[in-house]
Amino acid sequence: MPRAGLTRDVVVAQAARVADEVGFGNLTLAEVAARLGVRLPSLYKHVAGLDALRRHLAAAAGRELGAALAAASVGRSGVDALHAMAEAYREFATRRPGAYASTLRAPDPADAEWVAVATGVLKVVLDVLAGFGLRGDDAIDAVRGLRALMHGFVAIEAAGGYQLPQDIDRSYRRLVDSFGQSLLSWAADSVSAAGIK
Amino acid sequence: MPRAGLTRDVVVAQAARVADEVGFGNLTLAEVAARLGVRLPSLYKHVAGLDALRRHLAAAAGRELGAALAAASVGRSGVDALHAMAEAYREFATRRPGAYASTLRAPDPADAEWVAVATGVLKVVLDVLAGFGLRGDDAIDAVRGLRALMHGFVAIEAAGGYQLPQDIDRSYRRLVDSFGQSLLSWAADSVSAAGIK
DNA sequence: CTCAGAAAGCTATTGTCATTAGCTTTATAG
DNA sequence: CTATAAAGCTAATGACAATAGCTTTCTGAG
Repeated sequence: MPRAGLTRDVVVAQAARVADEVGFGNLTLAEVAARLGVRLPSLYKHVAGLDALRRHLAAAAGRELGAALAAASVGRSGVDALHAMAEAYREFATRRPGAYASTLRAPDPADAEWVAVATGVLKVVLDVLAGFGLRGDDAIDAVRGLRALMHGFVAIEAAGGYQLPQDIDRSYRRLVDSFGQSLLSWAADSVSAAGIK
Repeated sequence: MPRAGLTRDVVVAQAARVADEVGFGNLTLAEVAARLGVRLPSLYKHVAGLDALRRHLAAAAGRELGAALAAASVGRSGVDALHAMAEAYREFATRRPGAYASTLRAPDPADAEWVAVATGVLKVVLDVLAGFGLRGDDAIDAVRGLRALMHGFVAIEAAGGYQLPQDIDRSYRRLVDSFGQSLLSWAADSVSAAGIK
């Protein structure tokens, strides 16, 4: 009985592939074990169970997502950076549906690894939005709105919700653009309000 | 052994309660049967299995959602109707998390009941957006964007994604308002473009 | 080079759940 | 009153997750 040479990372990476193929909700230890050429209980030497595997997958996927967003927006700013990041976000969600879905689970504040990853992703988004000159509540609302728009769009798209024949890429770009225009006007209002003071 | 007096509707209604309590993803026939005081296989006299139960739940929840949106927006128009509908949407998702989650599954084009429900909900939204005078691609983009914004927001909220202490209600209202302003400007552009022709 | 112990992987077992088959009892139509 | 369809049941099967405890492999200290 030769060793399979598993590590936690190998198991999580295989889980990501399974999730991408069959959906995050249909991820099973049985399928992961089968693909690794190993019996199901052997996985418990590397992960504490199905739920733990899901959490590790979420962390790994979050890191990937953050890296993709950062790579897309580096060297750009303002509306340009916003579009690049939004495009990378949707591309990741489309290309890695299982990994993407894993990132949506309620973050456990006790899980330090996950908190670090989530903070990292948030930072990338905040950096992009910083170029719009938003402060305080404006910045918070902008992050919340951008995440809602991007996630909502890709989630509905993944669920097969956009049935009409109109070009989906075009709709997405336009919505992101419109959101960017809103941010510009928020920033302008904020400046003029400060000036009035 | 007295009869339990089940019907499909009773089973689906109980399933909705279970889903709201434990989450749509954790809905089981076993729990539904237990609450109805019946053995698990008995449910098969009324629904064809877990997957069929999920579909029936989706249809019932979709009807409820459509009715809630229609009730909220009746007698209003424009930005006013938009706010009322968005508020009702989020209220439904918050109050009935399991039922709401069930509506997101990909609609099976072969399921006539489901298609009818989905069409009904879409009609309500289109009616609200009609007040903005949008046509063609503008109208399509508006529906897609509104659904993305509302769903994305409530999904992230439900997943515990909005950790910061800032008022979430306020953020939501502001984002909806901002989206409404975008729609107004789309309509204005469209009118002026038509005028230029 | 050797061997002790930690780590990896295994078999066996239990428990939950979905599903199907086929039985019994209840209700009801005629 | 009775034939029958429907409601609910028990029993059995199969997929998974999880735990216990065994065996084998690797590694590193002497």
